[in-house]
Amino acid sequence: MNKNNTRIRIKDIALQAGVSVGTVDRVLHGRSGVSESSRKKVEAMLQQLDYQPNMYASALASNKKYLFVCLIPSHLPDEYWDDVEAGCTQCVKEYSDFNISLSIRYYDQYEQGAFLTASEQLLADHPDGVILTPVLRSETEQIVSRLKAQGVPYVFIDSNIPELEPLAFYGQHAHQSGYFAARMMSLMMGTAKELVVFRQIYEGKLGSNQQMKREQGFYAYMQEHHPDFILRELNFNAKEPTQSEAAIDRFFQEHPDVHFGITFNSKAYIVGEYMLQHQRTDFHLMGYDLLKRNIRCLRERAIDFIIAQQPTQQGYSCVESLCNHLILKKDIQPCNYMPIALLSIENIEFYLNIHKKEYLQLIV
Amino acid sequence: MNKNNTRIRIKDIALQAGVSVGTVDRVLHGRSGVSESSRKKVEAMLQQLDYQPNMYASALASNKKYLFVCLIPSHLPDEYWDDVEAGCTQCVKEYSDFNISLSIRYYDQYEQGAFLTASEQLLADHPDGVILTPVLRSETEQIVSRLKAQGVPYVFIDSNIPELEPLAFYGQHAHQSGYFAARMMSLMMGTAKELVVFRQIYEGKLGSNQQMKREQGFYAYMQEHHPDFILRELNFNAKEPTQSEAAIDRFFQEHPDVHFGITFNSKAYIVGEYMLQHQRTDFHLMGYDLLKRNIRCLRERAIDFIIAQQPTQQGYSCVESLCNHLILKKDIQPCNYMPIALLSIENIEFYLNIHKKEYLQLIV
DNA sequence: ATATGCTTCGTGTACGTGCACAAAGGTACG
DNA sequence: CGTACCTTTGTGCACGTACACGAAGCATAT
Repeated sequence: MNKNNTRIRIKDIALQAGVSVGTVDRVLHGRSGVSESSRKKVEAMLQQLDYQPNMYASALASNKKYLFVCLIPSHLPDEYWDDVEAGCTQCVKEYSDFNISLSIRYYDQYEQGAFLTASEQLLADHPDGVILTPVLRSETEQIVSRLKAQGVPYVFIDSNIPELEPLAFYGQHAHQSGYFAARMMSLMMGTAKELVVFRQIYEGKLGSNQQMKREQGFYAYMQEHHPDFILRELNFNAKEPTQSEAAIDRFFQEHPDVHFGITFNSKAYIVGEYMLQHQRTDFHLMGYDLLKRNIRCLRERAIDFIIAQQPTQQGYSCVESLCNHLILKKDIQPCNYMPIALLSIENIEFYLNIHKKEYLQLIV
Repeated sequence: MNKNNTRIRIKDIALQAGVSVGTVDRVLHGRSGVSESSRKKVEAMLQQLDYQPNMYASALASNKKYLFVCLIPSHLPDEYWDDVEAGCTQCVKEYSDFNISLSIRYYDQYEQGAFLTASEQLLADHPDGVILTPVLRSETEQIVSRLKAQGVPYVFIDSNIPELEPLAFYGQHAHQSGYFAARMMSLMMGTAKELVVFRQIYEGKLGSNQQMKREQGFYAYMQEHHPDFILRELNFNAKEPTQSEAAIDRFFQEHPDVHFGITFNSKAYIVGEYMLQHQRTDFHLMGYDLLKRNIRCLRERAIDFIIAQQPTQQGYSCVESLCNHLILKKDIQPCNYMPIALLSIENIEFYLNIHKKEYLQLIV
């Protein structure tokens, strides 16, 4: 905007610099065929008039199509990745005037090599931008190096490997969220000193990196502030969900005085639903992620607090950052931690309101 | 998008319907001069091919300028309204390619009639969209009726009067946030049963509607869950901030056993800074809003929890909703409650990250 | 002097939509 | 049958930018 409240156009620059719009265009895009004297005149004018290109006109004129590919673990409905996906597709819809499209590729996160196979297919799509989760370091490194060679920007979602220099990262600071969870847990515990950590064990593995980091953050806080607390552990067999009830039964027979627990994965509902079924209201539970079953438990007071990591927002931001980078040429913040949101029955409606409109139950 | 992955244009509709683009254009804009038979053919094609106009091309072609006016209380730097303003201007910047501009008008919220005077000036600007806070019912009604008569959309920020039918409302559910605060307070209190509510009294008035609603929500929760609690009150004279310290001194002389307190306005730092100065670490405090002085208190552990209401986000959303309505012709959600975010020293950095980049202290 | 090659630059058309204007067709009236 | 007038329709230019094409200018070679 200049003093007349009208926007500076290429034409204005050309006029003031005494050249044609074509020359200004060449300077703007760093193309060859401009004399040193013209280039200097144009650059001076661009600076002086603070030219800001109209990106919408630009996108219209260039008439280029962009294909983004998102590579995420295959999942069932009402799981974490479902929300990530929803956020991505919503953003694509909102930016559809820019001729962008999104192809989502899935891989079995428990199958050796599935990630690499899916990556190959991804590369074959010749995408203009990529969204993926860097789960395994070496495998991610392989695909990232090829994307980098082709100049294709890639965004990391959920977890980050900064050394691989993604265009951007969107996810939660897992360690700190566990640390925060511990503070809330200790507040909730009052004078109690014993709690249980519920875990899902899959083929001897303790779950994703994110989950492990949360747990570490939790333990760190407890060690710093409450070294006298007794932290028990109950490991579920993730492959045999039907055995969970028996495992919980056994645990409480052994430890009847434990009234507080937390899960660092999104399956708090397993414990919550157990409590509902057994009509126990004396057990206080925390967990992660706004799955429908978790929300139900929260509403029925079988879960006290849920820590949300805004998966929908993450997905949306990932696609948006690719648009901003490729089309609107904006600068992108490389590291974007999501808020560590604490949800209880008292404030949850105002979080669902944002991205899950269908859930909204207005509190009047 | 059709099956060829190319977007349906007006030209495509015209071709398929056997008419010219001018006729399609007339149908799209509901203008006169179209025969019944043509209209039907075109409408059928629009439906069949699911035509979605390219709003960026549309905005480019119409070449219209939009003026938005925002009417908010005059304020000092580092106050709540400062963030609202920042959100508005940020959004204007991001949508600047649409030829929008924003004029912010201020009024003295403590001066009788100042709101109406400012409203008159606002109307004289002939704005295309308006953002304001409906503080006083009757005064707001006056200006809103004139805006409505002129067909100028208006958005309410911070608080809402649904009967006045704004295009949209962005703000927090004040009662529920107080209710939520009470739950957190009672968790924090453990076995204690006594707390103090700090207030700012200005010429006999207890502060804004929002503040009163928060307090009501707080009391409601306490009555439901902890009717045995003793809630004391300490009223500051808002006009004489220098007397605050003496007032706090007096209060604690009278009530040495009170270790918990809350403010429903944004001035928790008054109490927090008192505690820092007197090196008291045995008092636990809650408050509202991410003012710099509150953030400092939180970081130095003089405030335990702050409830944020995302003023920057509110301002941003207000401007965005006007753009979406006027320019992009999108449907607008009329009632938008902001998340009731609970911030502590453990998670605050990830909230500042979003809108107050300058604060960011990365936790690694 | 003409031809060739290179650099530098301006012009024209396109993107998808909005809108003004003109053209075409129809009806009514003298 | 011609004119006037209205309704309906098509055409063309504009918005700001991208890019292809060709023109102009100059130096060197023939």
